[in-house]
Amino acid sequence: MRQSQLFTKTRKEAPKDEVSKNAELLIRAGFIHKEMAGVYSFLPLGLRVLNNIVGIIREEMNEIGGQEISMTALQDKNLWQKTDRWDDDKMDVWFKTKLKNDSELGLAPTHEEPLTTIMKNFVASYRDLPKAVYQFQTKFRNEMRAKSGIIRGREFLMKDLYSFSRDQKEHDEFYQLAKAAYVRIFDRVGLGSVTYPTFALGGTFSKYSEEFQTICDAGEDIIYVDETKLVAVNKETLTPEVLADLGLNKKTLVEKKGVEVGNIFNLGNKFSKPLELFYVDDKGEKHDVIMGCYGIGPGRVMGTIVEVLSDAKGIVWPREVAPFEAHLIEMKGSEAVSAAAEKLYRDLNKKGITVLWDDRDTRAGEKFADADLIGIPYRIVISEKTMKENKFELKLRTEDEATLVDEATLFQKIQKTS
RNA sequence: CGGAGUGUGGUGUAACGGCUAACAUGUCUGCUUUGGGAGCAGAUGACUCAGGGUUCGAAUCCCUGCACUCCGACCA
Repeated sequence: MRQSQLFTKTRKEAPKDEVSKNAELLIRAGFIHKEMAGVYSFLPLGLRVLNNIVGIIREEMNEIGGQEISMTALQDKNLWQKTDRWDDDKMDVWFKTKLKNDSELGLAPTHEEPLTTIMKNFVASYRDLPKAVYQFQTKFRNEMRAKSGIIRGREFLMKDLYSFSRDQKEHDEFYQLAKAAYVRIFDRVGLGSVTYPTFALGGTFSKYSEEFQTICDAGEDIIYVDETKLVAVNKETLTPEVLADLGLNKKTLVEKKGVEVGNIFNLGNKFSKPLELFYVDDKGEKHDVIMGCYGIGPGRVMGTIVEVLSDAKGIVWPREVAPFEAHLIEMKGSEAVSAAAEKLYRDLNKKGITVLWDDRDTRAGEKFADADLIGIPYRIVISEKTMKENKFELKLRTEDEATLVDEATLFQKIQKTS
């Protein structure tokens, strides 16, 4: 798109009510807008990034057989009373509200109860299982304290997938599939090298749950990483027994701060039993469905990418999540420059490469500073100077030096590899 | 929820209890300039978070509320 048409602008100075790097940069670059503590709107550039992350997750969830749905935010009190999760003593993050007739409603902080209930309508026989169902949906959690910009909000998008299996063995198989999908997701969003599967408190139905923790100073969790085995243990569950159980040695573990970018829980029959989601096997016997849940917060992932990959000049987006793949900087000069910029813009678009075309009538310094702040991976400059040589200037956001290349080389370097 | 701090033009800051609340940036005009947030001139823009109190006089001191930030607790 033409940058002159973009309604957002960049800011030179960081907002005073944000300290976290992700919120500071994302606000300065015009990706997000803060409504209140822990509540952010996504502006055009920010929404493009969020949608890219969502797209990656969706592809990987579909790949393992996930079926996408969309559930409601408004929740029926009676449903949650069945699992004893309505009382504020039991679930302290509820936002509750009321109908005109005074009956209570809640804004969903998670969706095990409603989905389990939906599945009751369709699961009866062992022939109906296994199944995996997921959604991208806004969660509401009345956190005591919002912090770290978009990493810990009170209203946030979440991908939550739930698996429904006949027995533990079948569940375990799917679990491994889902875990592998998570590894691919974090690789694709550019966090793979700093993200570790991490053992954490398990809850009622398994010894451990598994988190995906990205090493990052903005992290809220303390984890202990084994850098050769590429696994970690959350501090909350670090005991001699656990270490022995996992075959880890305290001496080889390194303490780090981590952001929990994803998690996987074994739910067993925690929800299927009270909500009566069962099936009949081939011998006519009834069994509780074995469930698992698998969460990733796309907004939190976005914030974490900014925390981990940005530099002094601004954000550095990995290509797959970047709002645009190329930032075409047109140095305002003759009509010929504009015409050449427009031609390149069209040619790149034809090849399926998304381009932000800086056609604004501003000075070079401002364009470059904005380009660095916004963080699009490929920067292409076209000016009188480059045109004289019949070339384009290409610079990667991750590099300091630009190179002059001809058109064929430009397209070759910028084409999608996968 | 406990503790600490902060609320001043769109943004970032300044102002001893005392002139018409200052500066930078942004925005708008004009001129000039055109490869790393240029220069000059002019203009625009704030009931100093809200409500109360002290005082001859409050952005400034006190109280209450609200909001935001940080530390802690909490985080299926």
